[in-house]
Amino acid sequence: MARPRATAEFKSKILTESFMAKIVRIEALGQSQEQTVTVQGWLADKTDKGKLQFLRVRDGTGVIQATLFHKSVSPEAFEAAKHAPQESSVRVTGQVRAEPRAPGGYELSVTEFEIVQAARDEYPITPKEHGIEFLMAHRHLWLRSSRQHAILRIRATIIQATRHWLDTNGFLLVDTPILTPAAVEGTTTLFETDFYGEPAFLTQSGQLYNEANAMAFGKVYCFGPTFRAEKSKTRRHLSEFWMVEPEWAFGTLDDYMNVAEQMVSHVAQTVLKERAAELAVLERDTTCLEKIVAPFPRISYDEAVEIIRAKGDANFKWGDDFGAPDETLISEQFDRPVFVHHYPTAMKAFYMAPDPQRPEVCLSADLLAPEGYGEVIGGGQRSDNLEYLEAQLEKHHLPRAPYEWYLDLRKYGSVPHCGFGLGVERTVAWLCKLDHVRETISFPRMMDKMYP
RNA sequence: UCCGCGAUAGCUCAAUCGGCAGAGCAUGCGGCUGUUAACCGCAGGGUUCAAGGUUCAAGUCCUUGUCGCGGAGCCA
Repeated sequence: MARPRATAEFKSKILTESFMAKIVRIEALGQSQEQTVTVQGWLADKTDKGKLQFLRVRDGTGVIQATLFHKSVSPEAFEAAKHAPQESSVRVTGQVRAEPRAPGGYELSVTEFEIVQAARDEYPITPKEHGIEFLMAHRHLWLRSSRQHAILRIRATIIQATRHWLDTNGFLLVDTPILTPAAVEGTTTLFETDFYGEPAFLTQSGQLYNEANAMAFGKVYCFGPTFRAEKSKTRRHLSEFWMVEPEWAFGTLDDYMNVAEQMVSHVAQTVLKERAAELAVLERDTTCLEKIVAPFPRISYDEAVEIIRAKGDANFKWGDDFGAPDETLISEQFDRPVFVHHYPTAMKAFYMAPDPQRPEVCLSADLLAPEGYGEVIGGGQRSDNLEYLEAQLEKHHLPRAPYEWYLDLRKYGSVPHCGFGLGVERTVAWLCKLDHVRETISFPRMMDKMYP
């Protein structure tokens, strides 16, 4: 018994000395200069110079160039590195040195190299160009690339900044259900599912439940996934996307626009400040982002129609919805996001409050992002009038029974209230200036696309 | 759902008028002590999306289908 035990202890000591240097994440390597540390990650890329190899190791927090000199590591380790395929998982130990020739400014002079797993097949995604179809089919691997890292880090910051702003401005997070008994707005296509034998639908908005929560808590927001079964194949549509929806009691159309522009400004400025490196990876022109500061210009639907008639479609009919080119045209008139308010009542959801002075338009507003990104926010003041909503349900051919609870909110202390929904993916696409929202979420769900 | 374009090596693409299936990258082997999407040499790699048709001959022309991309509508 004594001998094997001693052997185990001996092995353990060797491991401690040779492989178990302090494990450091790449983003923190600058604080370990001249120290010997271990980095755990994946072999992103490699350049073989004969008796010198450059390994670029990625650990999720960054990429570090590791140099292996033939004389500095064991012959076995050197040979193993030479034959390690791309994306093999590795553990490298070496001294951290400032090195101007290395990308990132730091380099690891390797003394120990260990392969956790040698990649078993040729890694499909090479440093060269690929088509979008191929990349989407390999989305699970594409996420390892620097561009996707930058986008998803910015997404995380956008979400964090949004929630932080709401949390510190009196809004309470009260999430709303994802399984719902009926269409919230009754217009768009919903994904149907089976709820104990009864039809149920994946939510397309937390809107109506938000109103109940606002009457209970004053200022609330929900943050969650939203589902639309529309057969839309465009650069701005996903079947599953995330939306943040603030809603508050005693709020008006103007209050909504004030809150939304403050929130969006905070988010944009936070990204600018905290994600400069990621914006640089994406080659984002940040002067456009610097301009995203409240107040935002506000124009009425009527004025927007005038712009379209003057600079685009001269025959644009009052009452029509804006198409993508129309939205682009309107947003091009301004260097920051623009609110378009007082849309025709007939165009908007049944619960929007009509303008008392002019009932053919309602107290709604959309926020159009610049650079052609279109509508990133939709919202407005909700009707607080029981009789009006009853009439609206009828007009929109919606059954009353599923909305009884919603009508109750107008019976027990009804107050003016407002809210809005911000599309997370569109906001990410805009702030990152991406061609398509499919890159703004780790695994996009699009029409007829569920793999991976 | 509608309109347009496309599908050839693992990837990105080429192939003239219908006449021998090609390149770069990737991969494998060899060389190189400062590479940055390295470089040099050698090698392997194809059901040309599917089914049918025209033809002496089809990657190429015709028909149908499948899938993808771009745009529109609808929306955040």
